[in-house]
This record gives sequence, structure tokens and C-alpha cells, in this order.
Amino acid sequence: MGNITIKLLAKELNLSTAAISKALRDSHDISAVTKQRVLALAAKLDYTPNPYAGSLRRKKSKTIAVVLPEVADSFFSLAINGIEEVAIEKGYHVLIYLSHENFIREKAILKDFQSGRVDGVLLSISAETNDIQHIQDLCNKDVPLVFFDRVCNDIPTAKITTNDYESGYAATQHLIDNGCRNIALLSISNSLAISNKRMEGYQQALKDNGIEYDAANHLLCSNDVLKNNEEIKKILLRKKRPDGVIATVEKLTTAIYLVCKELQLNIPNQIKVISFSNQASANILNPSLTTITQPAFDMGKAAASILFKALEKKNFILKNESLVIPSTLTIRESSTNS
Amino acid sequence: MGNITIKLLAKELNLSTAAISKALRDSHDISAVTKQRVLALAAKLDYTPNPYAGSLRRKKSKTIAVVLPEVADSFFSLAINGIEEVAIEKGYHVLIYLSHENFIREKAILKDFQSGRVDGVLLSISAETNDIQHIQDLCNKDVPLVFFDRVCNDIPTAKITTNDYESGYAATQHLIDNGCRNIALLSISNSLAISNKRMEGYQQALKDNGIEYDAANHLLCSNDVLKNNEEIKKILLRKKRPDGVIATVEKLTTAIYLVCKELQLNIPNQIKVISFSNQASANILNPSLTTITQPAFDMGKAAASILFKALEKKNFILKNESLVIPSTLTIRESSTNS
DNA sequence: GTGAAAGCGCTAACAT
DNA sequence: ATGTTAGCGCTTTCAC
Repeated sequence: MGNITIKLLAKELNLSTAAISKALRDSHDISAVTKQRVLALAAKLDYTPNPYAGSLRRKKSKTIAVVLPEVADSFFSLAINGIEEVAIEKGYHVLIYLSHENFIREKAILKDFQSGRVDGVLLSISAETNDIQHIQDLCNKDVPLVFFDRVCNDIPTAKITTNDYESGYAATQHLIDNGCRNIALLSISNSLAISNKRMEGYQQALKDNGIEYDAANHLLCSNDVLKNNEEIKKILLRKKRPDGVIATVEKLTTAIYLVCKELQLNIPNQIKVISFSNQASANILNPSLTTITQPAFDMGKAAASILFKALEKKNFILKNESLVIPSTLTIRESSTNS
Repeated sequence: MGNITIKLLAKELNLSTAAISKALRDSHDISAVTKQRVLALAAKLDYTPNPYAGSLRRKKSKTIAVVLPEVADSFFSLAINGIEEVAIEKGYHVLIYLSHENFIREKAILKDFQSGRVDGVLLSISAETNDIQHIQDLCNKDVPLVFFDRVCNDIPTAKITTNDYESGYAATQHLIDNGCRNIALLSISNSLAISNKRMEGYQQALKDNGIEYDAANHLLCSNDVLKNNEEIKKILLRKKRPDGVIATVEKLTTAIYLVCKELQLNIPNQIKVISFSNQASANILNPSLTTITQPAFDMGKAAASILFKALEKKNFILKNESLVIPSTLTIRESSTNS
């Protein structure tokens, strides 16, 4: 660790450490001359303040944590970009933690934040998270927390989401408009709010169009790629085979396309597909993929901005408010009649 | 920040802070009974040690930094997963910094690491980085550094790369084997070692097949998507139009596919395409994409492992060694005759 | 305008 | 086996 300290500068210049500290922070009660001398020496010796000494003294770390379920996913990658952009601007550092959709790990991660390691937390909960005690505990320690995307409604704090219900509805309506009557929905959880809302939008659209909801059309996917493929295949081999599929999460797209290829089902003629996805490649898939695109970057940016607003004013309490940034439906070949 | 400290535990149990500290760290010179009492109270009061106090005292932060050019890219996303996996296992924290391919920002980021904020650094340099003084400076402060993917050969430390030369060669040879004689190469830098090596492999393959290298076939792409599209279009509109294209970086794939569509060039009949890419969707593109796939996850994991080896033993010096993990060529429709 | 002193929470010598 | 003491590097009253 760095060896050149404020004490050393002080000795060198025959000043007190207090004077140095103040000069470096451009305090008003240090003369311009002294400031110059200090700054000059600091520059010359390449002085770098020890962040942990400051953190200890001031009780703030200038660091935030971002807890994500995973990162091999365009949505979270893009969100990180948004978050980091704001953090850099504010002079903060970003610790990244991955829960890997694992509740135990998420608990351990949040527990660590009770130590004062970070000034605030951006959280997108894991698919396994039902119990929210660990999040409550964090809030009870007054660590500012902002949810994004995968929020937890029972915790009263700021939440950035996209319009999941409307998106689920729009996706379903779009397929119906294109002739589908038997639409499968692939989701990753039946406890996550995002999953439920998309599901509700789906069900409402069915209802509004006089189509009965069939539970057999709902597939709960796991982290096990092979198993998912099998399950999707099973659904597509049913005698009452779906004529449309909605993937509520990006990574299931590949599975659907591959299973269709294997079963020699033509997209979109025999089955129409729409995915919640941020993949840049949607446009060049075979066939090109109709998507619900979430504003990932903007959601990350918004979440970070709200958190920093809380961090900057003292005694700023995060309200139980919800910012909804809409997703966009981009219609391509996979869902339309050729 | 947390208010329950060792001092408080000490008072509560009529012990010294030293005893508490030792008991918590399971030191040998504390009696089993006392340990129990301490642990019990700590658990009861939900004591969480202040990491910065420890860092200040011990002069180590239990944190590493990962500096990446960007993260909206499958390669770096996957690498983060590999890194994080090892870090968690070792009880370390991971600070993520994005240079956004910007030299100035990279310099500022590395500068901060001279403060003792992190115990070690994993670095993949920006495309703009020519001057390496900032990296030298970091090394001179004895901050352990491991490069991965985008390495800097002039800095004597551990480097994890993939076989870029061979991959460039293999990609080129593959296209030649499939009838191409006029192959364009799209790269992102002419200073990065990865770019140069891929380029050298390309040139050597041409040479070995008696094809003359044409500088007009080499396109240096930028961060500007629109401009790249224009440049690619220009190349594909040349009278001596290429019959093959190698994208040395994932994000250029979309551009190539879209330009070909716009120009009504059939892939692979009129032009063959191969990309360096980790996209899961390569398989379901139209047509499916032949790729050179880099071992992103394993490279991240290997880089982190080597760094932690250095961090764990004291006085362990990172040698100027190179670990090369090979990429794999996956042949699909975009490069083969139908 | 500058300095002395206390202390953030923890650990590590060195007592006892 | 436990306590005392000093100090990591910095900031912040409060004197002068």
C-alpha cells in the first residue's frame, strides 16, 4: 500500500497534518501560498490519499454495490453500463456481486453490506428469493437501497421497472393479432414480480380476446439449459401444439429456435415467436426476432441517479416510489405472417 | 455505518478489545469458554466488522479491481462471471471499472489504484492505449497486475490470452478452403496485440496460400456504429468486392449481416462470413454464423486464479508468464458452400 | 491562518 | 489466557 502520507508532507513542509489535510481539500482557512506549496509537493511526490483512512474517519466509503442475478445477459450488461456512467461522474466506485439466482448467496452478499462497506445498494433480486428478511435487515441498518427490474414490492423504497404488465399484454395481443390462439408462455419464476406481471398481462390479453387460459401453456424454466430444452420440446410436441410462444427472458430464445429447428417447425408459419430481449442480434436471426426490448441502460442509469440523490443530501430518505420506463415492441419476421 | 463495534462487545463482556478481536479470529490464545461467550454475543448483537478499519490496519483491502473496455459484449460479460466465481471463493470483493475504450479514463482509473484501494488488478486495455506509462506507474507501486485478453507485452507480468495468431490463421484458412480469394478483415485497433496477432495470422494464411495481401481489405473500425456501417458498405461495394469477411470482434457481426442484407448480398453464396464471437445466438442467425469462440469464462477464471495466487503468498512476484487458452472454430452455414 | 489532539474501528506487539 | 498500548492515515473540533 502507498507509503507517502499526509504526515510525510507535513514534516517536509513544516506544517501540521491538519493544515495539509485542509489545503488538499481546498479549505477556506488556509492561505493561498500554503495551498500552493502543499499542492506542489503533493504533485511532486505523487501523493495519493488512502481511501480507507478517509472512509473510516468519515464513515462513508464512496462505493456502491450492484447485486445482479447474473451478467451473461444483455439486459444486465447494459444496465451495468448505465450504472457505471453515473457512478464515475459522481466519483463513486462500483462493487459488482452476482447472486447466480441463488438465495443463499444473495443473503450472504447483503449481509456483508451491513458492515458499512458500501454507501448504497442497487439490487435486482434472484429468481429464488421469496423470503425478504435479509433485505429488511439491510434497510433497518439504514443502507439506502434502490431496486431495479427485479423489484420487491414489500420493501418501501425506490424502484425502477419497466412496464411488465403492458409488455406481457402487448406481446400476447400482437401474437393474437397475427392469428395465434394457443400461446405458450415461458417464464423463470412464479414469485418474481416481473414474471407475475408479464403473466398477468398475458392472461388479460387472452381474456380480452375470448381465449381461455390453459395452464399447460405455462412453462416455468430453470437454470438448467438442457432441461429447459426438453421441456420446451415437450410443449411443442403436445397434440394441441402452441401456435405462438412468448419468451419472457432473453436466454430462452436460443432454446426455442433450436427446438423448432429440430422439430422442423417453421417460424413464423407454424409457430410464432416473440422474446423479451435486448440482444443486438435480434435483427439478424433466422428469422429475425420480434422483441420486447427493455430500456436496460436507462434503467441502470435511473436507478443509480436516484441512489446518488439520496447519498448526496444528508437525511434524504428514499421514498416508496416507482419509476416505470416503458419497453418497446419491435415487430420483425418471427411473429408475422409471410 | 454500523455502530456496534469490538469496543462495545468488550465493555459488555468485561474483556479487552484485543481479546474480542482474537476470539473473533479464532486465535489460539483465547480460551474456548471466552470464545463462546464472544461469539454468542457477537451473533446476538449481529456484529459486523468494519472492513475499512481492518483494511487500514492491515494494509490490505481484500478487494480486486477489474478494468474492462466495455461490458455490453459477451466476452467481457462471461469473463466477469469467471472472475467473480474465484473472487467469492477467496472472500474477495470485485470493483468493476469500464474504460469505454478511452485512454484518459483508463489512466484515471489506474491512478486511483495507487492509493491502496485494491490489492490487485485484472486489466484488459483499451483500444486507444499506446502509451503505457500509467501501467508502469502502477507496477512500480507494487500493485499485482494480471492482464487478460487485451494484454500489453511490454509489461512483465502474468498474461492470459487466447491463441489469436492461430485463430486469425484458422479463420482465414477456413475461408480460403471454402473458395474465398479476396478476404476482408475488420479489426478495432492497429496497436492492440490481439488485433495485430489476428492480423498476422490472416496475412500468413494468405501468404501460405499464394494470395497477395491487399491493404484495401483491412478495415479499422471505430466505436461509431453508423460510421462502421458506412465503411463496411464501402468495402462491399468495391469493384473488387470481397468474397469473405472476418470480423475480429463480436459487435461487428450485426453490421456485416445488415449491410449484406441491404446490398442484397447472399451469405454464404456471394460472401462468406466468420466472426470472433461468444454470442449464444450464433447458431440461430440467418444464416447461422461460423465463429471463433474465445474461452471467455475460463480466461477470466484463470486470470483471477493467478492473481490470487500472488495475493495469498506474501512476496509472491508475478512472473512474466503467458497462459494461452485456445479458441475454437465452430463451422456453421455463413462460411460454407450450400 | 495554523496547530494540537482526539478518534474512526481494528490489529499486533508486548506486557502481565 | 488476557490486557495494555500504540498506531494504520485521515478529518475535525477547538485552541491559539
